[in-house]
Amino acid sequence: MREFLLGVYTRLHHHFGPMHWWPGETPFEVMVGAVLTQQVSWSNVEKAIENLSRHGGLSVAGILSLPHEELGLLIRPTRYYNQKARRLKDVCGAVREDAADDVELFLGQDPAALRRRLLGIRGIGEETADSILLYAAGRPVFVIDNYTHRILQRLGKARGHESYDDLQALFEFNLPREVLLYNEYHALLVALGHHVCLKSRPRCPHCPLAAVCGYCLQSDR
DNA sequence: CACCAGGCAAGTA
DNA sequence: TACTTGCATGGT
Repeated sequence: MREFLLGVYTRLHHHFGPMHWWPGETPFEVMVGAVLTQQVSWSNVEKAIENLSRHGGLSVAGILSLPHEELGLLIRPTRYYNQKARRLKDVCGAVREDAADDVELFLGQDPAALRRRLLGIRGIGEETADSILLYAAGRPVFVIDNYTHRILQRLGKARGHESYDDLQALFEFNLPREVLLYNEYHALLVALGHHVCLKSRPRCPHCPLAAVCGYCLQSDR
């Protein structure tokens, strides 16, 4: 399994090259993006972040001082904007409570404690928490998402009933515990999820990545 | 027009 | 535990 996972990574990296994730400027922006990108394409998140930056909304104090209505308007492109407005405020509230608005201090706490803290916030699930741990706090935590699960199924390494923890353990147990590797690997799996032929199924002969995935990913969700 | 995007929580049986 | 539903925009 160890060689298999490394082999998939090697082929993906050769095809796509470095992904340069996370596409955010500061750790705080990464945290905001992690919440906003839930079930939304990144292009929509970019619009929201641009709106936030033009209205002083890219800081803990900024978001906390924006009225809910106005914050919702700024992040409207990211869908579910009412829920997400509250989620952003709750995350910022945690940073204020734990670290007096100091994002670096907040992210610098013990990774296990930070993960528990984040999971305690409504709207922050495992993937969002781990994205923040890996891409904002720089901790070696493998991020699992829907694509990861579907791709593993196509590759015959999962059946569909596995839990988040099962899949995370599969990667973390079989790969060296390196932030850069985890960073690239998750980004590449997302890129594969986006690029693999989404039309014919279940097998797609035109897929340029057939050597990696072998199948089209469309037939289940 | 249909379909989908880097989830999550609350409700039901 | 496992399955449903609400949330509710913009690109192709």
